[in-house]
Amino acid sequence: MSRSTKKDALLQVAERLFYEHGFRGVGLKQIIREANVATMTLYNHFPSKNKLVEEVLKRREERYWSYLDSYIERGLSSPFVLAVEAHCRWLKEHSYKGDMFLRAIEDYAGIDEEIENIAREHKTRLLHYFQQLAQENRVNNPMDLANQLTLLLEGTTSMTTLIGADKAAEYSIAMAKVLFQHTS
Amino acid sequence: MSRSTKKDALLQVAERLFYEHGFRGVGLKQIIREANVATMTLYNHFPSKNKLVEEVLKRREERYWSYLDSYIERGLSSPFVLAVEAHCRWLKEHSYKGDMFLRAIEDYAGIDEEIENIAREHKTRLLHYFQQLAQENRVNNPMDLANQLTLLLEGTTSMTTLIGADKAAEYSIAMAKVLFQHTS
DNA sequence: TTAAAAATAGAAAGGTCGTTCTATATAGTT
DNA sequence: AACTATATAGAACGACCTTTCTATTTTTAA
Repeated sequence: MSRSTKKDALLQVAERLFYEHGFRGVGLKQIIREANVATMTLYNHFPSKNKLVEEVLKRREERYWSYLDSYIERGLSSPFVLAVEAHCRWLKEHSYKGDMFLRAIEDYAGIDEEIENIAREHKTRLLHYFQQLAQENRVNNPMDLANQLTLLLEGTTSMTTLIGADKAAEYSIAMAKVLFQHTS
Repeated sequence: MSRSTKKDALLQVAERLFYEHGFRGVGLKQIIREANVATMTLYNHFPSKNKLVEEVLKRREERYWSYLDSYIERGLSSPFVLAVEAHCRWLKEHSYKGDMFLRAIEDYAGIDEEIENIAREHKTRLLHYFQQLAQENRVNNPMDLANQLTLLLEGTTSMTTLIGADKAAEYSIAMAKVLFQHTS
């Protein structure tokens, strides 16, 4: 098994476990065991647990955006509603239990600045995405709509933990339509 | 210093620290030190750390509802908007950094059933509150509105972590009004 | 005032954590 | 075939965790 597959296995297992049980809830021992890797192989690729967390977050962000992009470019309805739908599908498939980035902010604020920044950047990117979309569509107050849609997505993520992805998506999309209808 | 004040000090300090750094991020040693209490005093009142977590959650829930009730009964505008405003004020004053109950669900799901249940009950109570409010006000689909408002509040809580309580409240209340206007 | 109850400091047990170290084995390249 | 880079298992480290124990002091109430 080549170097890169070992590293990939570590990142994949770490992401799953961190998401499932939280960053502090998972020890390196468990990651190592489930990735079928030796301790020093992990430390060969990542200088510390926190650096592993960083790379997990970066990878997850990439996957999130490529997921969103590929969903949106194939869609027919309003780009706002599409983005909300795409996010809901992401939740259903990969994020049924809260948001990893928000979790990272809460866990590492005041502890590891680098991790906190990576997580916060993911959120500002979401805000910028909606803002740009609003500008392109000549919405009156792009910043307002962007913030409201981001708030909507954050709420959907939390609701998924409480009532499941399907119902959360239903309410979320209904709200997005009302909101969009009201501003356009 | 009487028995009950020691217990209160422990609960108060524990709530602050758990909220600030997460349940796993705070050790009993720190709680004991900041509450000016001996180790055995803590174990005299709480049989374990998890039981302490339980009581902290119960106390926080009581405070949340009495805060909401006292805010709402003095209000003049629509009870839905009032509830959202009250929640926003609670966020600004006591919950600027994510939601403790959601956090408890994520941290203790599959680990401590009792804690998970207490946290989940808090959320279903919120849903029932809105549902009853919707029924009293003869809304067409009470369950739908209740879920949408709960989603809105959850989103506001997350947004508070990202952009601060004031701006989050602004967007949240604007959305609540649109939503309410649309259903009534 | 005296007896019971509660709180005290601090050590100790038993565990897990992240990280480092050692010494051996495996793979890939020339 | 030999050399270099990587991966291996597993021990060891010091720090921290929750929980228990001990022995002493303080508070409460009859």
